[in-house]
Amino acid sequence: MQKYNPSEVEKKWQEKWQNEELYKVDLSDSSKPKYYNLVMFPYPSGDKLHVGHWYNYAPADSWGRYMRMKGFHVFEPMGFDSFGLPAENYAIKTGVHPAESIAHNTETMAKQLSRIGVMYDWEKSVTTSTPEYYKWTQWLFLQMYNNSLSYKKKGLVNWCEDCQTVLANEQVQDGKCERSGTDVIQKPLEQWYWKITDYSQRLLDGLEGLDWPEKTKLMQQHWIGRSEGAEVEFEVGDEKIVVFTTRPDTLFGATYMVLAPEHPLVDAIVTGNQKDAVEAYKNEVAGKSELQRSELEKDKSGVFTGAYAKNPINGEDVPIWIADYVLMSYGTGAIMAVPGHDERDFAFAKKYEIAIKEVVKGGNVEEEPFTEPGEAVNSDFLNGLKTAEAKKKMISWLEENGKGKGLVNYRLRDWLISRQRYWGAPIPIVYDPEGKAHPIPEEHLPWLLPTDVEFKPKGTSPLAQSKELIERTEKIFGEGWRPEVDTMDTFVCSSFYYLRYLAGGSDDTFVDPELEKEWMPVDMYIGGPEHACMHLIYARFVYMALKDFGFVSHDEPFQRLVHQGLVTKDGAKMSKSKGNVVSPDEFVEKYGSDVFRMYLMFMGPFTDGGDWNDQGITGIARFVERFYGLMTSETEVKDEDAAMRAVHGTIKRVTQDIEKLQFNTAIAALMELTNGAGKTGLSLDQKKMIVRLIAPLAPHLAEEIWEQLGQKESIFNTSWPEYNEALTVSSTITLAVQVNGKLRGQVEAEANITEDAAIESAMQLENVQKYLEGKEIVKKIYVPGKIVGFVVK
RNA sequence: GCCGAGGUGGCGGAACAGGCAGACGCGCAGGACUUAAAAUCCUGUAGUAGCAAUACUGUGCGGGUUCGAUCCCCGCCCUCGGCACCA
Repeated sequence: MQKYNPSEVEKKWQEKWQNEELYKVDLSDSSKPKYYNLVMFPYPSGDKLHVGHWYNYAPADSWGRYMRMKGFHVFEPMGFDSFGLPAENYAIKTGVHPAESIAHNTETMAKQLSRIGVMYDWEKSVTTSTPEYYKWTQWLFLQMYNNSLSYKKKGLVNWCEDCQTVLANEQVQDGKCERSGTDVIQKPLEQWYWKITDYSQRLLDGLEGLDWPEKTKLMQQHWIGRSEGAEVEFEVGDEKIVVFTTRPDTLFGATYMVLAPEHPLVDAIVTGNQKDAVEAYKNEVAGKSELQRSELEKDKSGVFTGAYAKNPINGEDVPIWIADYVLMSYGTGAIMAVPGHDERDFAFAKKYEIAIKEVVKGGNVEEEPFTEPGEAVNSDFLNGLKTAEAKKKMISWLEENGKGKGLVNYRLRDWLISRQRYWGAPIPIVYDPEGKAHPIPEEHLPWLLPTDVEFKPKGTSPLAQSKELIERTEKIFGEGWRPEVDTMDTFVCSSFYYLRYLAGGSDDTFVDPELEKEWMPVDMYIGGPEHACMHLIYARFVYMALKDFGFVSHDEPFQRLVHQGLVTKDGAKMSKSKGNVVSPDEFVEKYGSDVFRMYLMFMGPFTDGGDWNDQGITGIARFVERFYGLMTSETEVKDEDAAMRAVHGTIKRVTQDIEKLQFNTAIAALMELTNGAGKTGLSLDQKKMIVRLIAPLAPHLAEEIWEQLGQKESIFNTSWPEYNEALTVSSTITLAVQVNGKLRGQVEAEANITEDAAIESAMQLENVQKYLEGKEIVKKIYVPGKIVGFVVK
């Protein structure tokens, strides 16, 4: 028996695959059904690939190989998401220009990825920081601009002091910066936004038809946050305050109003004697971060403005307060407060001794707020109506009397895409001498990122220092014209890369319309769950917008989505700063890529991840050695029927397990087969079926055995073995025999045994007799192939 | 606080759709080979009692439905992920 030499064999096949261009895909070939197998592209950091990368890419590749053998035309591209802070921070530290380090890193990373033995078609790769790519990032901006989905607005924005830039809402997690973990503060700045809110409903509706984890859909639903209700207008002298409410039925119970401290009407309505108190409160709130504000959640605070508004339904005067429990960023920044039927309003009203009025029957509003639906009371024409009915009737009244209307409100905010950083795609905008913004005509794209700047950010974009950029701007547009100096959020770059893979290798078209029609949507998209409310929502929005602009043809970009699990070390996420990053190198060198990849897949279900531990890797190494020995040595067929049944049973199990991405049990099935094959022996034809089963999981090993079995063509150009259902079960079965639900014995029988015969032979068992003796059998149970049961009294 | 997922041997994890809990692997114990070790192979391995046949207990905790529950129902506890004053 010859020994398996992984490093030699893997090198041999990787070279062969490359020389024969086995993984080069002709996108225009439609002789087979297409399958777009996509994995989220990585950031090309200077560090080596770690276990987490392998855990992500190797199984994703195994899936692609399986689909290829199933007869699909599989496209498996790979690229690099190379704009962004790590390269820029590295440049600040070392002085090396990001373009230089990125070029170096992408090259080494591609090499490391190839060591896994993945079937990427590198010819169609993209790198987002190259002018050939960001030209299209800028083109996308122009499309958004020309279609009124891009606008500039001044307002309070999220600011990360550590990253020295603004952040989108999605990039603030738990009040902290998603990247650096620094507390996010609010700053008033003028910034560029994309109108993702125009797509709120479509983003919500589209989820329904997607084969995505329910959890991810739910997270997006929650993020978009649809709520149905009404807008109601309250008059304050000559001014109007508009509020949004989901409970228009409680309008009769609105005993006060609250404006967010930042609300623009506050200064207009505040009365003389309350001015100082209001001003002091506003300053106090402005000094708090989002995090501090939410920490003080329990203890509500606020100040009376001295002004009163008129409740449109009954003409009563209601006092207007300001309080930071009302957020400027949601609804209209103002609420009608119904303390009898809302927890927050109740707590506030109790603290400041404001009247509480019951308008829905069912609780005791003096003691606690009643927030459930119920029957309207003290509400004039609504009295006696159930909440749902009362809502409808109130909305009709508001609309008839011009005091408001039914309205759907969303939690989703527009996407802030400006960044005050160097290493990103420049926003293709210039300002005329009056300061008015103009889009840069498409012919000037790519609008190059200047190089004559200091990288270190000082709160304004580094691009502002570039002489070259200003000269360029004046030369093209005229004296006194100034360039926009902010760059775009890197999530813009990654919102369309899956389309650039389909550009047919051209830098002159955004995407080939024919190829887009054929290859989109992505059939399988694999990536981390952390992108649920960032990349995955942006990409859907951009794709939908592009459809409206006429550049793409489907409704959604990613048909099926799977999140790989997270691999931790000692329970913590691997990171350089924690120093717990595990490198695959020593394992790959010792055992080979196939063993390492299979070990990762054998750890547990792909979607679970787990804590890294190298203890079990020897088990896979042993298995590979035994498998190789078994397949490449002469074996005598001892039990033809048993061997055939074992092989067909294994084909079925492996096929079904891989379909569910449960590689762990697929490997277990192959181990069982290997363990049993010593007894039964295997024919050459049977071996050829088994090798194909392991091919997606251990591609080099499979190719090597395939060749040794006398095959000339790559195993990945052969088809997946089929099983014969009749042969997937053993010819004999073991029935468990239970008395009153307790296991009392076993019966060996032919698989086709009749119910009567099974019960008869079960009754003969000595141990069963013991429990039946002197008892009356009240029920006999037979579950074919599994159980014979007796119920006795 | 709200939403979601989960809790199974010493460890990673199996178990179609209510039907033999613990597949497969690691580890561990014993044995074979070896001067010895490593590697490899064989046997055993949830707990308790027993030489054994076997019996009892056992899938976070407490109840329930059922001939039979890791699986279904009710009430808790814990862990993880997300959202967090969303009107």
